[in-house]
Amino acid sequence: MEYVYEAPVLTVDAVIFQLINNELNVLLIKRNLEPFKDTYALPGGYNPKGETTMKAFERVLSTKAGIKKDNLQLIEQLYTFDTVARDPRGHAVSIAYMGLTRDPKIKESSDTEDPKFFPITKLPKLAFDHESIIKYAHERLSSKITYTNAIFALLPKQFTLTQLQQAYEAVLCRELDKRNFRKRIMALNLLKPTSKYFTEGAHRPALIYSFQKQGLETSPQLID
Amino acid sequence: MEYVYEAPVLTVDAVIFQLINNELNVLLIKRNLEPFKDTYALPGGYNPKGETTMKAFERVLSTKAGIKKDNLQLIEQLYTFDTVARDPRGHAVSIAYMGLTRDPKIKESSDTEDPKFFPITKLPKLAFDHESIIKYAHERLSSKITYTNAIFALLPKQFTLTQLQQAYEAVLCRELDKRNFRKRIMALNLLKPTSKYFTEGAHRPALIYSFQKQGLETSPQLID
DNA sequence: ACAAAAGTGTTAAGAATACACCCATGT
DNA sequence: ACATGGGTGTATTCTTAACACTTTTGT
Repeated sequence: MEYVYEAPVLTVDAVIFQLINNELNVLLIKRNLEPFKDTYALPGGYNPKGETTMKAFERVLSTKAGIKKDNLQLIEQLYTFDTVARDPRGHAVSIAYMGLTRDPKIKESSDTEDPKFFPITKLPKLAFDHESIIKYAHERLSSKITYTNAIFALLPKQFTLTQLQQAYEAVLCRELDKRNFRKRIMALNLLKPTSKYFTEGAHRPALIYSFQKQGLETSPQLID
Repeated sequence: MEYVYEAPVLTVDAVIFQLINNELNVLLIKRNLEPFKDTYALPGGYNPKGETTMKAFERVLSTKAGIKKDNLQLIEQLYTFDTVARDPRGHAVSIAYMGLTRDPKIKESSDTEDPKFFPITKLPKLAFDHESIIKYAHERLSSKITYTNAIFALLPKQFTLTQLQQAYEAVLCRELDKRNFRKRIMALNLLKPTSKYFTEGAHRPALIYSFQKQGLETSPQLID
């Protein structure tokens, strides 16, 4: 085994989700380099020696999209893809991470590449296999919110039950029964009611809740 | 971004499971190099440029443990770990794969490092973070067999319902009710009965079954 | 005849689903 | 007073879990 070892190119790709107008959106940039120049793609970049994959993810996200890691409430590694013909230098390996945010400040900088959020139902044509990576991330997220409180990462710290339900519906892409949803979510004891109400429009104000804990918790079968 | 790019060392680690005497076993080798010389570890090795991670996994498994990929009925990528202080050359990234086998021929060769199967309940002290990687793999496998037919990869092509149940029990590390198990498994239509019986010992012979399909299938909630 | 594993149904409890009206507010 | 979304309970169906005896064979 002790020949001269040369490692493949290592990259990271970022799938950043956010809720906008009760729709799940994903962050894309427009590539300014070949291949796939001017095509939309997930933010991604090289992972050099000495930098952990997580740090590379954070750096790439910051430089390419102007989003800092403090704006991500949850980060999860998804999968590692062998990418052929991605990099002009040949075979490359790419680690995909998913990040959830509730309201990122996209800071323009010299190095950003026109970062924008797109509803997952209306994606433009994408570079590489990024469409399938997004699909994979979406499935992971859908399943994750059914057995954890991961949805907290997409919501403000305080929210009404209707907002919570809409967040679930946006991720799962289907409607949920209001009474059954509330019954279940309350039975899990993940939420705590505040004493505040959210008044908006000509109707009864909604009680505001927050999560008991901010971190990720696993609970027995939230939604099925 | 166009500084001189140098990639981290990339390695693959293999978690190979097999059933022996109704116990789930995992393949380990004894390391013949520092660090952790003479300590048991998962088979692993370098992934050079130009080789896909899957190919590297197959090659490493073959050279370090003498197991060929044809002996693996199912392969699944698990997770990618940043490994600090693993490689004398510094920061390394390691991709863990899981492989399931029903009866591997471990072929001794000059390069193998004393490969042996150990029951997961009786593991020796392990190098690096390999104990947690095995735990992760075990959890993935446990969950996988509850919503797919992945268990086929650990069983011979033909088997009795008792053998099937024992395989589930070995992976899940808990006992299952015979009548409920059979009811459920039969309801899924994954199995087809042969017309043969397995006679062994002084008792009623058991009908032999096989899976309808050899490949991986997802089915709605097999076991809970 | 006996020992040993194969095979087989029913009942009770719990979970999921479907569903409709009153409440509090702004205009 | 009316329009709007907030908030609540029950009945039914389906799923899961618990449980014991008969069958077939070898010795």
